[in-house]
Amino acid sequence: MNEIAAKSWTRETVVADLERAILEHRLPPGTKLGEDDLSDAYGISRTIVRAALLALSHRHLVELRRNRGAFVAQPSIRDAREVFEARALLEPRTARSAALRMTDDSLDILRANIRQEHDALDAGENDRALFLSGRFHVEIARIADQTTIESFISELISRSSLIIALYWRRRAALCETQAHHALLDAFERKDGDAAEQLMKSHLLDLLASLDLRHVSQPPASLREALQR
Amino acid sequence: MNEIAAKSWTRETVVADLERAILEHRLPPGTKLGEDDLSDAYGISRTIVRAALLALSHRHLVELRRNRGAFVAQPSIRDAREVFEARALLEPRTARSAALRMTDDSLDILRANIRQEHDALDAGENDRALFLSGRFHVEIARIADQTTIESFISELISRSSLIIALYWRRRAALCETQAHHALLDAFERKDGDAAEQLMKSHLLDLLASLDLRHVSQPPASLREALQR
DNA sequence: CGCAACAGGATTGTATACGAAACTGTGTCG
DNA sequence: CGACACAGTTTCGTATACAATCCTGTTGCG
Repeated sequence: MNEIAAKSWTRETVVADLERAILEHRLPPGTKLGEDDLSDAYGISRTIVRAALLALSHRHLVELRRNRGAFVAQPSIRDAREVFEARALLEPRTARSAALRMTDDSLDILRANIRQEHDALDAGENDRALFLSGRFHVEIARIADQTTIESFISELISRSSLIIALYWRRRAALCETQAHHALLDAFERKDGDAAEQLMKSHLLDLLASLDLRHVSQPPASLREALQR
Repeated sequence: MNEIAAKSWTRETVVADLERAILEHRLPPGTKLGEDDLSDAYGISRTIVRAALLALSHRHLVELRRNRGAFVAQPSIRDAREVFEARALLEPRTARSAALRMTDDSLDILRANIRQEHDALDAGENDRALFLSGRFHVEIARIADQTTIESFISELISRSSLIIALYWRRRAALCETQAHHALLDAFERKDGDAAEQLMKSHLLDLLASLDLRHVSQPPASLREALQR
């Protein structure tokens, strides 16, 4: 297999590259991430690949099974609920903080993000739009200037991307950018109360758009499904 | 150097052992964790040690510096504030959930934990008491049956232990067990409101007992201090 | 024909070897 | 006497080799 680029890969860059591929659903949940495959693909040794996979497993993006290998995580319905419960605890208050600390530069960043979301949707690149939608949430945490909470939210957003890949019901994603626009309005007014409320309902909307009723989750492959 | 035990160490057990040593302040903030030292101490190769250190760095218990080595993390004053802000967002609501789901078995676990805290304090083992005090908080998250939030809280508690090691002001730790007793009362009554409120003020008390005014944090060693 | 045992291949887990970077101490020059 | 440069030592970063485990296909027996 050809190498991906002539770039000199480090653990961090490999993690970032893999994470992006997972978030954009180029590596759907359940995909096996063989160490040899990855080391060949990146043109590096298994040592770095293993470190990268270990790092991703700590963020619950990759599931490590002893002597079996690494797989893109397949969050259970329970995981999905828990992730959104955690987001409900963290994000609304963080959005409030962000609103109070909002600057013109920060607003520009958020506006640009929303614009990119629109462009991606117009181009039919839904997965890329989803990725950018996640970036929007992480950016808010960054603006709130809370590194610790930001890292938690970042992990939760990433896991949400997997959850959406598995349980997304509606196909129309318009509600998404609509909510982001409303949040932007609140941020422009530096209205903390509104931002907190909007984020709260935005998350509830998201959760409501998932289909978490079924006992069986769509397996990425028959093999994996039967291994469970 | 002699090996610690004849045990066959895995990455997980090494992580757990190191984490406990850090939480009980046998490895104070700033301590250098040389890979060769650790591999000799545990009687394993550096491969596993490196994986363990990487895992601990993801929990912010260990700081990895490229080509310099691993050190027990020294949270900054800003880190300290952020950790307690995150705890304030997560723990009160989690205590409420725990109160509503409380069972007799869970109560027994919490009571036993408090008893151990007392025993440790009576025996003058303050660091062990601190470790157990942290366990109390994690146990509450476990009872709330929220694995995702539990893992966040677990990380925050561990970091709090480092923060307390660096910034603890009072020497009397009585307020600690007092607050835990009050929480237990609320849990026994399955009083979610009270549990949430008590946890909230408990965290504020904790934060207030820290000395976060100074610009300079006590360096664990002169060398490390000057390296910054 | 079906099931179980076994052997071969593939993949991961661990250890070790080598190269690179940084720290420490010494020596020389200004 | 002090500062800078350089070399030795230590420690980390990466690659590779070997061992252990698991998957898979085949074969033999009931």
